[in-house]
Amino acid sequence: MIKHEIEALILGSVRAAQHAGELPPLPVPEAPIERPQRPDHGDYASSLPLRMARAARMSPLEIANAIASQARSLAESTVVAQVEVSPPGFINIHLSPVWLALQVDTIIQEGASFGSMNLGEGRSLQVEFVSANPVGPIHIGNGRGLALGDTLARVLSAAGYEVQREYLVNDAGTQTETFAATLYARYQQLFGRDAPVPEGGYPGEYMIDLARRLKEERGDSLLRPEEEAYPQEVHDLGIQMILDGIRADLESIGVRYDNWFSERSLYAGGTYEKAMTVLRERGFVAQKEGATWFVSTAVGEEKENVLVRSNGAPTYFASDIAYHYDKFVLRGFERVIDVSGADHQGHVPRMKAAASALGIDPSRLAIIVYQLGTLKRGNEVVGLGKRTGEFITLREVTDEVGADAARYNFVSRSADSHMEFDLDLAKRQSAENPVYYVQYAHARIAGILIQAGERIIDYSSGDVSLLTHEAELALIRKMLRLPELVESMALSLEPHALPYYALELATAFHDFYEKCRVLSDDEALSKARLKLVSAAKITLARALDLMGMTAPERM
RNA sequence: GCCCCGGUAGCUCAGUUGGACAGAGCGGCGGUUUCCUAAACCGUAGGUCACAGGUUCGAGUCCUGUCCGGGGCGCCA
Repeated sequence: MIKHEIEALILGSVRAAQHAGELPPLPVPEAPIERPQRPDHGDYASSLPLRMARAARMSPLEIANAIASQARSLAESTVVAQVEVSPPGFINIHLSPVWLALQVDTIIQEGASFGSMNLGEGRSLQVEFVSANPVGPIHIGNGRGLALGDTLARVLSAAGYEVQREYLVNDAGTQTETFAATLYARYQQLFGRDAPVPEGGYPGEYMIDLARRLKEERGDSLLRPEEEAYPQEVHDLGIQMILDGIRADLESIGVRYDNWFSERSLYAGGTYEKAMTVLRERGFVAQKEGATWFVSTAVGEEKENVLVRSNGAPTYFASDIAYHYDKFVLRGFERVIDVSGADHQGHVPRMKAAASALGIDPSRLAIIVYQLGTLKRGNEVVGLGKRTGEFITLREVTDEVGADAARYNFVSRSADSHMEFDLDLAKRQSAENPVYYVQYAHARIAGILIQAGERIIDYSSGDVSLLTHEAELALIRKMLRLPELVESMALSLEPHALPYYALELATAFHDFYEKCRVLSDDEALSKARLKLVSAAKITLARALDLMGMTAPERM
């Protein structure tokens, strides 16, 4: 990656200057290079001189000159065109236009793998996201987690990790019991019984639909005497129906999991007992007030938390500890990323503490918490988070604005932002939407390539060194940023830069398209530009694919 | 009361581990089409970066406090 080469060049130049006695032998600060905002500041810039000035007891300009002159002699002139010093002490590096043009061939050669790298070195990594309780359809709040988790998985996979997407099915907790009780109440109502929806149950309409389906499929066979609780079958069938619905919801936004993990299996398979035993043996468990507690002060947690309730039922926390024991110890993932909504925020520190208590380095566990925000439709504003009777389902959104627009909008906000998703806006704007702007660039390119195919132009021999127009070089520069972006997203676990990048790439293409005609009488130039355009197509398609979006051939 | 997150253009949001004149999309205003898709392009207006201090060569970015909003706070998940 060119960025790393320039980084190495700057660091090498600092070292050379130190060897030559032009700079004192001080440690070099982090982050040697950055991307300047203004194009006339070059492709890369370094502010090291400014940051080293104090310790070196030299003026920033002196330092900059020392480093720059070393860089000029170290740099390959075919790659770096110019190294200049700019007050008050920046070093600006301009890449050679010829080198830039040649990268078009490289991109075409890499094809669909352009942007991939081996940062992860094939290490196993799991992304678990959404894992909504199987008590209702996927709602809009989950949609954000879906887009975030799936994009993260795609980015990390591109960065060289062996990625698995997992959905934890909470089929063992209190909530599914409440769900089953609600379902059974609705079911009984269909047979004329006066069975109220239980306290804290699920008042949504969909529960009545589920009950109807239950009646259609099983008749009255699930009815029990008035005073009795629901039969296990109601619980299991209900969850099964919900899960089928969830799978279909996920399909509507193009998310597919590699593994569906049953919480119940933690108990049936003995994992839960094993994890608790480990905690106990390591001295993190105590009995108090009739319950079993996780004593976490030893691993830096301030509060203690209940593992097993006084009624003998394990808490979600205990279950999650067993679950992570399974992930790290039994299944051996080197890294695990959990994506969850801000309503789980309080769960983060104690889960980290629990990992430590299990002897797992907590840095192997990343928990990404996204803020919930609101959804706006007309004048109605709905919270994205709360479990309420009335909510907007993911399906409503994907039906209205489409999977691509939904994903683009979800991914384009940082996880920390309290996003406002304006449904009407997303629909109304659809023609002027950035989503279509980006996809249109891809379709435009496809159109050009189709015409080239009809004219039977073979551009494989095109000479990319003919690409010297400023708009051509700007487009190439933008394409070369993709690998850097994948790398930084894989490190920061923040994929929201992707939509912005796709937009900039599309802008660079549209600008080129206006200024440079691809298919013209100049045959050599046409071939060169066909190469450029097909490289741009590769890059755009990759950017879209990383977001799980389609790259249409025509619009 | 304590903890987490946010407050940047009319709206929705970026701002690359402190760097050069604070950006984008949408919306507003004004233009561009005999020519590979006008779902495009060009121009223009719009800012006390919530507020007050502090740290330093330099702060939207780091620290302290205040205000406003969202979320959470030992036997829900």
